[in-house]
Amino acid sequence: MAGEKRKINRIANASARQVTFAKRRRGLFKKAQELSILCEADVALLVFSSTGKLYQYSSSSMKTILDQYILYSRPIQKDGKPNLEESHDIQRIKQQIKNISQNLRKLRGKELEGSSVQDLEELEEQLDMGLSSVRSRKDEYLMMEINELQQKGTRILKENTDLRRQLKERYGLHMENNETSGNKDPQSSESKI
Amino acid sequence: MAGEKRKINRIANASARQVTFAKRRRGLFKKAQELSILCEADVALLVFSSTGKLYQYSSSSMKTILDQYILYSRPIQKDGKPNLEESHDIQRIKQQIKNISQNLRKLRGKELEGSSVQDLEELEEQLDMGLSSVRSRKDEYLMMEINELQQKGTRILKENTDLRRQLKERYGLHMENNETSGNKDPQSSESKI
DNA sequence: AGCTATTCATAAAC
DNA sequence: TGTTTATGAATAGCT
Repeated sequence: MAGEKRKINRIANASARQVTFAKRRRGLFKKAQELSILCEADVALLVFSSTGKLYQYSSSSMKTILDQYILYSRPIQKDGKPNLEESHDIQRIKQQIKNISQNLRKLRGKELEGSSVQDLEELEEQLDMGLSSVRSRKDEYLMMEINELQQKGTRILKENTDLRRQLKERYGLHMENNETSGNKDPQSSESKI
Repeated sequence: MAGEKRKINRIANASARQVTFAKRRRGLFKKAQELSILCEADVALLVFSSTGKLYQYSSSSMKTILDQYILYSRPIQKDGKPNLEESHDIQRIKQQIKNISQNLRKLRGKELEGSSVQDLEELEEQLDMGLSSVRSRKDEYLMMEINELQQKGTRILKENTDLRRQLKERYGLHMENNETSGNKDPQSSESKI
């Protein structure tokens, strides 16, 4: 009895959602594999459950495919400064925060007795979604940005150190450094991918 | 007549393969989207055709999901650094988020008609406070981290550049660099996605 | 690119 | 969680 047309909306019941997730996930992975075999395609599939658990499939190595994607999607970037604050994702997250705040204001402004239960539930849902979104996306995103910056810093720092070492070894000179700053900083221990 | 059992093997005929690729690819993407909506999952799907063309789907931003994957698949930090995630402020903020979520659950579980206006307003207030707190503290904190890292990176990069210049000016040499030279090629950084 | 006959996927119930 | 089953969906082979 799988009858009745499927409406594609978030499944309300949590356990039903979990069951469907397991079933459809398997189906999706199977189809991904079939596509890759039948048509000689390279396929990478990442699925994060709502609880944050990762499921993945890749027809070859995940890293290889992601590298390929990076190459493909990042053709040219000439200047060294991607400008983090202006990035698309940050903009989106800011918008989300704005929306949430707006809804909060709406909620406060409204006379609660006058609101229908449905109205309240909608607002509540929006809040919840927004919060989840902020939590899962923004946190991860910002953390990732921080990691990237740390890694980048580490790389540059290492190069810097190498340059100093070369200078010293070759010419026995000690360079006057402009400010050294944080280069001994033990904290910048690399964080790998 | 779609009859006859499907043998999952590379389709020999090239044009048939192409047709099947188009059809199944659409089906796969559709199912990926359905999964993400029905089950609130985050899904990223990359498909490279045998000719190298890229097709992609992601339930949210591709970058976000790949970042999440990288974070997820990254081994646990080994170094002794306190690690941003573990810092005091972040811990506190996480606790706040937890409290907010708890209240949301409470709000949802409660029969709204049964709640007094005061109850609702209290919850609302908590949400607002919590959110403000998250926004004002966490955002600022993380942005500050990012800014610091950017400044630090810029400083080191400048120092690096100065070192190169000094080398060249004094000795007219061109250094062979042992690796990276990430500043000439911003995208060569393997860490970036 | 459309059209069916058929297999496949899967929602609900157990 | 696994199995069953009725039904809608996907799609292989044609056109």
